[in-house]
Order: sequence, then structure tokens, then C-alpha cells
Amino acid sequence: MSSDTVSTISGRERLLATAAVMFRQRGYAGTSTRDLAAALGMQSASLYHYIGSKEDLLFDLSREALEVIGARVAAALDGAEDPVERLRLLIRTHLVTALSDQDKHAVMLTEMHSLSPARRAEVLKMRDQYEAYVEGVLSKARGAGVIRTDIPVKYLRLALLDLLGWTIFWFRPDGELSPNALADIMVTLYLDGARWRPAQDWVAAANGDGT
Amino acid sequence: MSSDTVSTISGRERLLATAAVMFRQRGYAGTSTRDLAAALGMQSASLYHYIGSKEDLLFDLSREALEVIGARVAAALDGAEDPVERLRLLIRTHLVTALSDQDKHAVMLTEMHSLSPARRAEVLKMRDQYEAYVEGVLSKARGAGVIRTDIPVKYLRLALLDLLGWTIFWFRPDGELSPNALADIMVTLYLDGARWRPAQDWVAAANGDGT
DNA sequence: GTCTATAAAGAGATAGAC
DNA sequence: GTCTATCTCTTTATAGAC
Repeated sequence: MSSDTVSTISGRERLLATAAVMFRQRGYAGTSTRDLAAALGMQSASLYHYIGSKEDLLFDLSREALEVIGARVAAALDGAEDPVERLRLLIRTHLVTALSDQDKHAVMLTEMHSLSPARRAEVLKMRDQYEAYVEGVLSKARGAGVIRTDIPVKYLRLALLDLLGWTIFWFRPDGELSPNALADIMVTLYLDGARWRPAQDWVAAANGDGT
Repeated sequence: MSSDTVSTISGRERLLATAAVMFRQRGYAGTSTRDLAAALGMQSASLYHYIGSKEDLLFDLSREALEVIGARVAAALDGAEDPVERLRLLIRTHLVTALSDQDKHAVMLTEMHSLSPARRAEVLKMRDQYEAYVEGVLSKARGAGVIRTDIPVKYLRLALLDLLGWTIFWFRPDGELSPNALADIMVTLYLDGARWRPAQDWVAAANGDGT
């Protein structure tokens, strides 16, 4: 990250950010180029200095969301060896990243159907790759004996992504919980469930000390 | 339910069902009245014999989804006393109901923003009522000592609804799992988590036999 | 209950000046 | 980099015949 990442924001970045906000609120098809331009204080014709078509915005937004989350999660897990710790890091990093740009991630998840078939396929491929990565982390943890084997890993992955992906639709940044605090809750809930435990000493017993 | 519920389908019901399918695939704003009419083998003008406006379709679809799920879950829990059993029935019934009409429920969840403010508020109120009901079931279970107390019940509810609500976006009726089998997985995962247990005898110990 | 015809508004995108 | 002006197409909805 260069030093001007925060302070300087290009015209195109401002356009993308505004598009993310509006597409999330009104949907892609429900947002006109005139609406978008008005929110930026310009005429709709001026948008085409930055983009070739309205669909470019949705496409770039969607790819960016998946690129960022994939890269950050992979980076976070880079040094970690312990399979449960890797899972914890995955949950935390995915959630914190998605919550750091809720608009972009929400739009990617709900507006994909508005892309042309070719572009939709490309975004779906990226999503499938990330989901395969997540399933891989779960699989390794299962191989290490720390994740239950009575549920197919496919459904462990899908349930985890339900939890991670759709939390952005109700999380409020100005609420009582920080993204990190919420991540703690999700880690606990996903790994240990909602049921009360008479004693949680089995956690240490089941853990081992990393391999 | 009258005896002709299944065999006879009124023009209006056919219209609503087709709208649900198309709104889910292309989004509400992305589906034109011409598209919709063409799928039904008629002209767009003919739709207005059944509805007052396109928005009526989205509104009625959304209310119906919430009415049906609220009613079925309440009915399923009607006789049950044991708090864990009530939670199990809630998860199972919610899931099976939502999966029995994925289109309608998916549209309700993702297209609400296309409703007028007044109608959106009405649908949101219905959703809030249902979510309060779910939280009540969790609260009772917590009061009975079967649900963990270290996570605020609000987040137990939100996580559960992530799991229940967003499963309809990946579930395929023609897939390997029946809705009931999937419900089993979700019950297990929500109550007990993804972590491997050295021995699951504590489940019986923590359960009791219903007050 | 479905049609043809059409009104009225809004959409995405381009041309070309500044 | 932003504007005015405008083209062309699509949109929701209505009128009125059958």
C-alpha cells in the first residue's frame, strides 16, 4: 500500500465507491446512470470518461471484492500451521475484510445476475476458487482430527460461508460490536455451536498443541 | 387448505409463481412486464387484469413468504415443550418451508429494496416480528440452561438466521441432499459446532429430559 | 380474459464543444 | 474532465375493441 492510498482518491475510485453504495441500496438495475452521476455532482455523460459501460462498474466491483478477500485471507493464513488456528484466522480475516467494505461485497453477492453471461461466469469462477480454498482449509483441519467427520466437508464449507457471507447484510459499523468482536462470536459459534456445555475442558483435550 | 389447492391453479397464482422465478433469476428491476408476460404466453397489457402494478407482485410475494414461514414454524412448535426440541423444530420447519418455495423466499430476501418505502416498511415489520419470535425461542432455551450464555442472544439469533436464510441461495432440489437431511446437518452444526468431539456423552448430560 | 395500439417517461450511450 | 444536446430503445401503464 503506497502512502497516498488513503489521502488521494482518483475519480475512478470515487465512482466505484459511489456505485457500490447505490447498487447496494437500490440494486444495479434500479440505479440509473443519471442517479449515479447526480450523486457525484456530474452529468451522466461524464461517467463515460471513466467507464465504457454501466456494467463495467458491477464487473469491476465484483472482481475487486473477491480479489481482496482472497488475497487477505491467504496472507493471514500464510505463517500459521495449526489447523484450528488457520480456521480461526480465515473466519476473522474474511469477516473483517468483508465488513471493511460492506457495499462492495454485498453488491457482489446479490447483483451477480445482472452481469452478461461471460462476465458472470468469470466472477463465479473466482468465487468458486475462493470457496474451494475455504473447503481446503476445512479438509486439512479434518485430516488433522480437529473437525467433525460425520458431516460432509462440502456442507461444513457452505454453512461457514452462510455465516460469513451474509453477516454483511445486517452488520452495522456504528453498532455495539466491532468487526473483531463479531469475528470472535462467529469463530466460537462455528467451532463449538450454540449449545451450553457442562464443562469446556474437552476443548483443550481435543486441541492438542499444534500437530 | 381446500382440496383443489394443488390441482387447480388460478391465473393469479400462475402469475405470482412465474414472477417469483423470474425476479429471482434476473432481479425485480431486471425483469420487464414484457418478459413476464412472454413467459406466460400473453401480452404485457394482459397482466393488468390480475394486478394493479408490477410492484404488487413483489409486495404480495414478500408478504406471502413471511406469512407462510411464520405460520408453519408456529404450528410446528405448537405441541413441543422441550426447549432444544423446539429449536430443532424451528430450524427444520424454517428450512423445509423456505426450500419448498426457494424463488419466493429468495426474492423476499434480496429484492425488498425495490418496494416503495411504505410497503418495504410493512414487509420489514413482518420480518422483524418473525425474527423476534426466533429470538424468543432461543431465549427460552437459554433460560432452561441448554443454550450458551456467553454470546448475547441477539447474535445467536442473527447467526442462526444467516444459516437458515441464506441456504436457499445454494440449495439445489435435485441435489444429493433432501431438505430434511440438510436440516439435520444444520441442527447439528448450529447446536454443536464444527469441531470434533472426543466423546459426545456430554450431550445427554446437558440435555436433561425436558424440565 | 386477452388483444392491439399507444401514451409518457426513463433508460444507456454517443457526439462534439469547451 | 465535464458539459449540453440528443439518439434510440425500453419501460410501465392505460384505452378501448373483442
